[in-house]
Amino acid sequence: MRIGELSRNTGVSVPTIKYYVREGLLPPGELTSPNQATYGEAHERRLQLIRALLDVGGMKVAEIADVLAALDDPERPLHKVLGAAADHLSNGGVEHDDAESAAARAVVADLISRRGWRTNESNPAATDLSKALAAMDRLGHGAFVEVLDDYADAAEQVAEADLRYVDRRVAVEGMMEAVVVGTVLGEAVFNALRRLAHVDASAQLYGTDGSQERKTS
Amino acid sequence: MRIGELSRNTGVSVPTIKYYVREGLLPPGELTSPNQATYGEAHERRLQLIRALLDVGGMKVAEIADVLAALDDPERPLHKVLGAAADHLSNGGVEHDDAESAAARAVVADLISRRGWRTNESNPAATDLSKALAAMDRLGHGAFVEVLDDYADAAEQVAEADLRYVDRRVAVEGMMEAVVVGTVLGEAVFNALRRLAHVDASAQLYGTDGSQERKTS
DNA sequence: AGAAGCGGATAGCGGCACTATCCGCTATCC
DNA sequence: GGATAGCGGATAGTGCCGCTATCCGCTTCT
Repeated sequence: MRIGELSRNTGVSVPTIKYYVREGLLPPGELTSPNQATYGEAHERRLQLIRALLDVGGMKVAEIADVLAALDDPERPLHKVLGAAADHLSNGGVEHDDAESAAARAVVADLISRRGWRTNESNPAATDLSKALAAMDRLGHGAFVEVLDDYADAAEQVAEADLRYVDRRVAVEGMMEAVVVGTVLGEAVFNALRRLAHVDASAQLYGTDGSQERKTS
Repeated sequence: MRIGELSRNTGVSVPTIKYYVREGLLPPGELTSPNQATYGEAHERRLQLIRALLDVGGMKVAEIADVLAALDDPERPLHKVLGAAADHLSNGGVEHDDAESAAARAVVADLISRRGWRTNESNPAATDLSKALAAMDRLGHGAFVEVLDDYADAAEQVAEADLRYVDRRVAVEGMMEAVVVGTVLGEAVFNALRRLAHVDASAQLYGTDGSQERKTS
């Protein structure tokens, strides 16, 4: 397959494919002459993965490059790949160091120990959680912590479902990718489901119909 | 309070505050002379809200402007504000029209009717969900639908917790904001919890410790 | 032979969230 | 009452990001 066909099959423009190759997201095609190359099914799949992580998962190109490098490295242990993927879902940014942040960190530490989670507070997810809770506290929504355990229950269920799914595909060669896809796209799936459930729950409570008027911008 | 103090109190630079005013995120200060103005606590709170939606919620400035305009409009009914906020968590983009997308839409429609959710398929969240499932299908993870109901169960629980939280603060004037904050920041909270739970669940399964080595980029 | 397509390289674009600079004015300190 | 710091308002510029446009000389198809 040549680049034009690859482009047609995936809906990704030729210059964009070239760009992905330059950025190391996609391996170059196999050269048949000094300036001709062919691409295989692996390239097609890889392109689909890139577009999914980009469009659905909202990851950045550079982050995707990291994760794919980890995926391609056969020496990389599973939990490192997971770490690479999860890290990139983190929103980065800098943490305040005010009273609310300190309180939020304490809440998170308590939550982790209370639930017996085998992780520690240096986990980027824990930092993100602290930041979110601190922001809520600053906004006068400190009481949100009262529903944290409901959230954590649901999170555990989802995590178990994820693991069950990954574990089901015993083929080891696909497992790494399944973890990445499950983590990143699973997040998008859950967020969409949550918003759907919100509409229903609020309809139940406030008696509106669930239809969404589109804004006339 | 003058703009410098507002800046110091919130950690947002003076030019950035001016920028937010220009973009309509923040109302201008009250003029005491033709070119002097003072800001109150409302401005401080509003700035915190802006930063939270921006940094933690990952929203864009223009989207925040929309949501805040909806919040400020006393005529705007609750569910419209919710719609405005939820819409902006949508990833936008264009939907393919291939076999996987059609199948995904069918799965979503089925899910909605099976769970009796009072919403319809034109809801942007439903579109997002279809897109995510279609992407998974294209990647050979069509079997992910098998855990969709586990996800939906958890999503319902979270949505109920959200509603319970919002409903608890009977004060109507804060309710709108509570909905927005709960929807947007709640998403960040849940995603972080899910990643924490992942680490624990995979530790349980694969016997690694849960510590996260930081990448040495 | 001619046209279309290719690989590779470099430069440019549009969107976004700021940031820098300048202006004339004002509040404040001494 | 004069210096100085800060102010409101406006305009232009910056850095990053994900592409996109253009050009080159070469190959493949017809």
